[in-house]
Amino acid sequence: MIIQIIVLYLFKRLSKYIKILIIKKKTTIKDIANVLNISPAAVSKALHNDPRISEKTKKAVKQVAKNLNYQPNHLASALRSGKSNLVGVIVPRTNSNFFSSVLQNMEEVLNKEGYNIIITQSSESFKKECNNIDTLLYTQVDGIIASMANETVELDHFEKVKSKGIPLILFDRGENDLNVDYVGIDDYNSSQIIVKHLVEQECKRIAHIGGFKRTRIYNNRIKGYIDALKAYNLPLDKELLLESNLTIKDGRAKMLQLLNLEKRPDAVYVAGDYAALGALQVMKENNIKIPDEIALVGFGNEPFTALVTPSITSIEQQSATIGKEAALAFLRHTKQPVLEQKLNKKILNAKLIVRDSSDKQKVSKTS
Amino acid sequence: MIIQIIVLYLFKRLSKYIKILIIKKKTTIKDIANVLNISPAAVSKALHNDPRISEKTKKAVKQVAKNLNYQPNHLASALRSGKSNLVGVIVPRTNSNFFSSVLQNMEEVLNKEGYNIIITQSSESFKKECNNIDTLLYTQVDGIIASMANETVELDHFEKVKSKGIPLILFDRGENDLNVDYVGIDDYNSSQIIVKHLVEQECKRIAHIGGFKRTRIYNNRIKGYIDALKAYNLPLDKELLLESNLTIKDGRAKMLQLLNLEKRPDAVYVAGDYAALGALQVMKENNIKIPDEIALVGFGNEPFTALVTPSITSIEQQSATIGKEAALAFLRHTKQPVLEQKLNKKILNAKLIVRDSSDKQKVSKTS
DNA sequence: GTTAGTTGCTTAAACGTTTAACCAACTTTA
DNA sequence: TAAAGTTGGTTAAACGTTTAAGCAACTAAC
Repeated sequence: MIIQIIVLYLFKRLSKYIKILIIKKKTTIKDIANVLNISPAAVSKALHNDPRISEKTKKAVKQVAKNLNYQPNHLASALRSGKSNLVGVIVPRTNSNFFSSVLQNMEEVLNKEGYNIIITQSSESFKKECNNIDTLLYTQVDGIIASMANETVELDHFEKVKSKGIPLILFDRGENDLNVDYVGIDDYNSSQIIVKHLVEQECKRIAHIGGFKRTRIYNNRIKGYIDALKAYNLPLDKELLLESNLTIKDGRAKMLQLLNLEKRPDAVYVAGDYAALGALQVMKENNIKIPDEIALVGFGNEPFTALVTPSITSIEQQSATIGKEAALAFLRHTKQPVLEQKLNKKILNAKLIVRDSSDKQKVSKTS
Repeated sequence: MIIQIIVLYLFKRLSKYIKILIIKKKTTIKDIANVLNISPAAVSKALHNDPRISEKTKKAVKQVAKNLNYQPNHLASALRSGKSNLVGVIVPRTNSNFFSSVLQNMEEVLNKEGYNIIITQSSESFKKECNNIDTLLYTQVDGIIASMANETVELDHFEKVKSKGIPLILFDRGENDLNVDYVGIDDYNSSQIIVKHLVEQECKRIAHIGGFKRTRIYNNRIKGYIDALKAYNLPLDKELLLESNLTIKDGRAKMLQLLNLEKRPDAVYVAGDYAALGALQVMKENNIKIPDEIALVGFGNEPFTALVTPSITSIEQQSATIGKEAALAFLRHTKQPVLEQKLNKKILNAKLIVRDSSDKQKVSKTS
């Protein structure tokens, strides 16, 4: 028993040294310096191609670094220099084609400039979004690029980022009250394009299953819808404008609600593809002819919109451009002195991808 | 001109101080110490609830920290303590429901233990995977949890992680040669379940559109398919076993190939849902009755499998469990001394979700 | 009334870099 | 030939923590 305790104790005391024996101790700048008999500072400079170091020394340093399998310690350099070369990104979720594509393009641009990205997901939860921000600040990121959770209304956590002087860029889901850079598509105009398209398909009663009014993008889509109706002299029927959380399930519920109306719509514009899919299912279950009886348009151009039958007309959100532009917006901040910074809101034009669910000509032609 | 230069120079020299004036300087442990007239060390201990600090001091420290809006500097603490509390995750892509769900569950478990995760995507590219590893090592993560890119055959970059003594856990896409912890489903057995199901549906010529043979999971699925055929005394027809990259496009191509055979199969088991969807499209375009003429089974249980018509039978991969178990595997490494570590391969049972594309009873009943 | 133990701190070094300031030795320039 | 400039480094401090070791003051034990 006592022996056991002693052994355990010894093990604990010695484990540090045991580890060192087993695991190759990480090589530092100092090790390289020792090998070459120069100062660590010279090594640091050599690795950063400082002009005050001779080519000969630089070559030697780099060779030794390679031989010793040297890996710079990011923590140390970031601590000292005050730059972590890390950009934090907050997305509501990753399992959407839109965000996934935004992330990929963002990463590409930032990697080229030596930045790496840390992705966190808020899962559409306000609380998680706050946590994410804390995590990122704690990790000392050089900037934060975010798309707000649906739940988010209060903005204190974003203000906190701003007040620390850390560049903040919003994309897709932004907020006008927050005075920061923003990249997104023109939601208002997208609605107008959709309504125009539906009018051209000779639809007269166009319904809109919209998102939450308090979220800017959905609000803009609603406004665009209303104004477009006016522009085409179509009456705005209150029972044709519904608010939804835009899940498949709620899309089904809201579509059922529309089908139960005395005067059914002859077109439905849904502010999200998943909800549009739900609506599509309900219409098929009720043997509604799409698009002749009711035309359907979604939003987001998720891949499945092209895959279901009938394929769903939808709005392409320019994910690639948004990702790149958001990254560039961040880079601008790093390159300009703080004082000269001016705000930059970039609004891109969306593109309507017309598919079977709203293309009466094509359907009548092919069938 | 000269004045301009002078002004610019002055601005450059002074910008540091200007910044300090504009941006609230970050409060450090030292600031708190100054306020309370105690040492920084005492503050650090108070914040970590060290028993050698009085409750009174602790309370005071925490109050001041709050007032000054203190945010601990992760870089400094990680550098000093040698622990970054960061776990790096590498996924082939994020826009799949499987990986997205794995990530979410992984994050949940790790957050509870004070770890945060950094997500990187390899986009199925070997080169990017290597870069990702470098980035993560550079960021000094405490561990790496990865799912290998399809392209990956060489394993040096993973060996590098191991040799640094950093815990490495693989999930879903693993490799037997690499002696590390692994979590995944039983691919071999999944194939057997699928073949059994198809045999029960009275299929006699079961084709398999498989993934790349060199990737372990796909190889296991192929083996399971072959062995299951034997078990049911079905002949193995070489022209019914195809190798694919499992994209929608290739799914279409391979299905066409199968349809052009003299003796068509009466069932197709596709090793990935996207390719299965491609196959489904081709079958519908050729007016094949599903499942009566040809039954279809996919793999992965992507959400769209339930949404298309007919809905596609598929294998549920237990993403939630895989995410949690991978996280737990990492945590075990951190809690046990290096020497006691034993390898841990966790193979989970998959579940077949039977849907219309292979359920002959149901279809004949309902139609 | 000495010894031992506990409480509640302080001191100082360390983690691995970066960087401002300095310096010796050599080269130009006038 | 003295002053000025260039080259190729070195020295030492700093970034914000953590932590081992130390120490004063008080308490308990014999």
